[in-house]
Amino acid sequence: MFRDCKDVVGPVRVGDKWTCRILRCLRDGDRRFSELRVPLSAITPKVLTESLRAMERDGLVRRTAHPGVPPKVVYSLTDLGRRLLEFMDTICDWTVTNLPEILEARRAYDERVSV
Amino acid sequence: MFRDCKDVVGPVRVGDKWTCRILRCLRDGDRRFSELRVPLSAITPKVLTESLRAMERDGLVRRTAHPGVPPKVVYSLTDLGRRLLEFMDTICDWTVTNLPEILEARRAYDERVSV
DNA sequence: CCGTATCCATGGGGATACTG
DNA sequence: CAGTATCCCCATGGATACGG
Repeated sequence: MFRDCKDVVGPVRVGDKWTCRILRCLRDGDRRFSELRVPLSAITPKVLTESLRAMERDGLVRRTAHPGVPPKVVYSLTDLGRRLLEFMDTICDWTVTNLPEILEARRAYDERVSV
Repeated sequence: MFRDCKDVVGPVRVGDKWTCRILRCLRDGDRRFSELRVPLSAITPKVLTESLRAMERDGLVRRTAHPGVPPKVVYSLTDLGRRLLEFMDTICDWTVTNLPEILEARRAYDERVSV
């Protein structure tokens, strides 16, 4: 449904594998780099860094580095990021609403071709 | 924004490169296989076939084969496909609305890092 | 702790040729 | 015309190790 919208959306870091999940992790407040890796357990630091950088650049998240040793960096949602998060919820609602019909179509299709 | 929703969406053929564009090509009426290739000029028959099959399976498009030689097959939107198409329009609306803010964020970011 | 640097695996999708 | 059949590229992103 959505990756195609990259063309419409153009440059927005939208439609990739991690953006939505990262936004969700930040829903309830700031998170540190390592705290983000926990719920996104499969993510490697490289990929997380890339994702966060791109999202920061697009104004979806804010990066705040607290000086000192050991370093401490927290990520938080911007207003734009929060609006996107909420909009993604409506997208998921659409899916939840329509999923039964999709699954039924698929069941019917599979039965037709298997015969 | 959206590819991640594949996880939410799960099995739905949504978030891939072609679904949205194909739906748009069918907006104004039925189209034949070769007619679809014109507006989707970059698409190869293999990819178009794969996309259409998956969309048919998910109940987004309907495939109607008219017997005879040469063969004639037309694709059309199902009700579900049309609802998805309309919903994609609202997604694009969100983007259009928010794109200026994103671009501005990006401009500011690039200036910051280039300094 | 918060990343970078390297290398590598995978699969989506493109190019091309062919068939019923 | 409406696809199949092959081959192949390459970007995304995973694994691992290391650095400030």
